[in-house]
Amino acid sequence: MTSEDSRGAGAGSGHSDDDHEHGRRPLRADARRNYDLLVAAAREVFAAEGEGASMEAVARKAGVGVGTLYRHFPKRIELVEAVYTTDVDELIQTAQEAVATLEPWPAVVAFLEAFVRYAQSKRTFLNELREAFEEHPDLKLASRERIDAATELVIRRAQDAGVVRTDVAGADVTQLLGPMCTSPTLTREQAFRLLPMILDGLRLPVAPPRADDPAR
Amino acid sequence: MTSEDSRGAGAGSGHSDDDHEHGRRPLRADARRNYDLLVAAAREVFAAEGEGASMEAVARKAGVGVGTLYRHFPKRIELVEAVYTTDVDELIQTAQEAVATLEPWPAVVAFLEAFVRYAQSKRTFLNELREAFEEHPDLKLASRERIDAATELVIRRAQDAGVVRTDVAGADVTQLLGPMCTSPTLTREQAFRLLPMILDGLRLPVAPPRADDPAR
DNA sequence: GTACTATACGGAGGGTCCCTCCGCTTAGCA
DNA sequence: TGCTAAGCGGAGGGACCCTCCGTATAGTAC
Repeated sequence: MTSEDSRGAGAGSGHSDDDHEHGRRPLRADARRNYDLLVAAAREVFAAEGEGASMEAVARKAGVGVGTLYRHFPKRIELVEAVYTTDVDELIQTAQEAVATLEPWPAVVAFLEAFVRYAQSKRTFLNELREAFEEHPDLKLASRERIDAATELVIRRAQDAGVVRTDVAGADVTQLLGPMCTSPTLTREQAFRLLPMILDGLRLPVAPPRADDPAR
Repeated sequence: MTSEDSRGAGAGSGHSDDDHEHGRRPLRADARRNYDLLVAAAREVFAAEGEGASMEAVARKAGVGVGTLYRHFPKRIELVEAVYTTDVDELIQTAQEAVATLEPWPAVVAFLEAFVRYAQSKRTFLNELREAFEEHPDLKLASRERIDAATELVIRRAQDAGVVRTDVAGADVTQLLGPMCTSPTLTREQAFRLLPMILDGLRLPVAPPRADDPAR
């Protein structure tokens, strides 16, 4: 299995290289360089041309051949994920901060608002994710799971505090908000008209038990 | 082919042919026949191959050349619309029946449930619509407008009756439900877990004005 | 410094799909 | 029976995706 790995204190300097290798031997220097060039190029090209930007365009921008691009990222979606990991990081951090600094319900509000803002500015990304799932319905994607986990964190806490209904999960909420925000015809105003409605649907009134409550 | 069939009293009978011509002269008989063949073929091919079915495949199935296909339907989305008009008809009829036979709020519930069921069985269709809007953001599509109108009919009535919040419109609701249902990762259960939540968010409690209501 | 080899590079090329263009066919009419 | 506008069809150009394999080189051993 070639995992002798041997020497090299090596390439490690400063680069969080474990996002690319799951324990296999370190990349050769030129490969490492091209990897970074490709991610940077992809970021620019996706931002500039959006959606349909071709793999050729990314390779050209990076100054490498398509072969090299495909060796590093056999599926288009892998390139996309590499481009957006840091953005996902930010979103997750938002969730953690909300949980750390706000009461359960305000944390939900703050996080979902952040999510909608995020989703709207990263439409390209979410769209690519959607297309990837369209092709491989049972795909497992790290970014997807990380986003779900962040939402779950916020929602679950609010459920435990009794302020959010318990018949939906965090993943359900992203499943609602994500596609909504990705719709090409959704306007910014529409999104922020719908969000309060969704929040209202999500919230469990801190209901003073009514006298006629059948459950009591 | 060989289905010469001769002219006979012929093709015209019972065909709502004005969906294809906006006042221009009637189609020649062969063109009319091919139009129908194409729609039928497209329906089958879309059902069988889903999403990505190629235009070539449709033409082949219909037994005509691609040139003929493109003359009748210059944009792919036009073919798609032609295939699904009758389905949209049914959805609209559902709305009308709901309005005619149910109280305002139950009508909303019934219609949105029907919508979700519809959207899930017609994922291909809604997806094609989405892609079309993706390319031509300011596209005007009859089916889209008809669906929005049907929703508006139901929602508006419930708003007038004071049982639905007035800060969202019918189009907002379809903008929420449509994309949600089209998501490749949404499960049937998830959809029906989310719907009650959305309904709750939509509904305006027949609230007895509270004493501490700041708006009063 | 030199030699060796696993690793990586790059782009030609095969496959698929979209859509257009234009010479040929035919329906409908007089 | 002939004429002509309307319609047909498929070859072919363009865009993209992805693979394959001959060539180049980083890293190592000596």
